Amino acid sequence: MGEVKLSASNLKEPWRAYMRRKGLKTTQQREAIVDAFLRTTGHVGLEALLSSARKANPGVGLATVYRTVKLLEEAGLAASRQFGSGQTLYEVSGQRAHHDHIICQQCQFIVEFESDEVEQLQSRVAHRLGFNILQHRHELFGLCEKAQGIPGGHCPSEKARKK
Amino acid sequence: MGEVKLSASNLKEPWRAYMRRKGLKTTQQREAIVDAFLRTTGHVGLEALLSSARKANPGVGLATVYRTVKLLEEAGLAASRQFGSGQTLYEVSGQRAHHDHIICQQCQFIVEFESDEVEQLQSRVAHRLGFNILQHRHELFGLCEKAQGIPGGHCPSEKARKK
DNA sequence: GTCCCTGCAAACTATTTGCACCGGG
DNA sequence: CCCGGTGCAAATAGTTTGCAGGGAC
Repeated sequence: MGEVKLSASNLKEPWRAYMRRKGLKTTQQREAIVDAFLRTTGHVGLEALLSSARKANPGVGLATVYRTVKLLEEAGLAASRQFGSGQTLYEVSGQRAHHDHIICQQCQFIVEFESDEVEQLQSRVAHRLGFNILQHRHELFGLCEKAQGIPGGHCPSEKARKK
Repeated sequence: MGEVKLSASNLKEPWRAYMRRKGLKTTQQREAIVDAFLRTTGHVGLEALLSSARKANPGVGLATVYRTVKLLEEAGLAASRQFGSGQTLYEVSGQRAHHDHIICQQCQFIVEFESDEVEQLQSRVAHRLGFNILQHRHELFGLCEKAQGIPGGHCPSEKARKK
C-alpha cells in the first residue's frame, strides 16, 4: 500500500495549475490568503483567515478573502461547511481522507470521523442515480456522553469552551 | 413487517404534547404556521411558508414564522437544510424514513435518496465515539448525467428549472 | 388580570457588489 | 499599456430583536 501523505504545501501546485488554466493573475494578496489557508488545519472562518493573511500582507481586505476562497472552492482545494453558527467555515480538502463531522448540540464541539464504508456506500448509491459526486457534506448532530448524562462520560469540548 | 405510514397530520399530536410540556400557548398564528408546515412535502423556505400560512391567517408576520419554526425544530418536527442557496430550507422530519440529498451543482436540482446501510453505519460510528445522534445531514454534491455530458443522459431538473 | 405572543420596523450578521485606482503580465 | 484585481464602503439577504399592544389561559 503506497502511502501518500498529502501535506498542505503540496496543494500549492494544483492551485498554480488552476490559476494558469483559468488565466488568472497571481497577486500578493492571493498568495497571502492561499498560503494562510493552506497552513490551516481545522475549520476556519473568513474573518480569522483575514487576520492570518494580514500577517503576511497587512493591506488585504475582507472582500478579497471572500473572492479568493471562492476560487479555492472552484479549484477543489477548499470545502465549505455550515454548522449551526451562521458563519460559513472552510477547510482544506484533498489533504486528508474525506472526513465527516459529529457536532454535540449541547457543547457545540465538533468531532471528526472517517468511514471508508460510508464513503463507498454513498458513491455507489449516487452512481446508481446517475450522479458523479464531487463533494459531500455529512454531519451528525447529537449529544456527547456527558451531555447524555452518562456517569463518567466526558465531552471532547471539556476545555474548548465555545465563546 | 408492520408498515407504519406516518402522515403529516399525525405529527400534530407530538406538537401539542411539546407545547403542553413546555407550557407554551396555542395561538391562531402558530396553528396556521404549523398546519401549513405539516402540509408541506419537499423543502420550504420561510418566505414560502409565510405566504402559505397567510392563506389561513392573513395577519401572520414573518418574524412569527421564524419563531415558530424554531419551536418546531426544538420539538424535533422540522429539520433545517442549507444547500448552496443562502437561504435555510426546512422539511418535516419523522414523516418518512431518514433521507439524504444529492444536489447537481450545475442544475441545482435536488434528488433525495435513502440508504438504510448508510444510516446504520453512521449510527454505529457515532456510537463508538460515545455520541447519541439526534439529527443528521448528508448531502452529496456532484453532476447529474446530463451535466456530465453523458449522451442520452438526462437531468431530473429538466422541467424544474430553478428561479 | 397576567404574562406570553405578535407584528412591525429597526438592528444585526454574513456576504456581495460598484467603483476608482493599482499592479501583474 | 491593458485589463483583471483590490480596498473600501455601500448594498443585499437572511435572520433576529425591542417594544407597545393584544390575546390565551
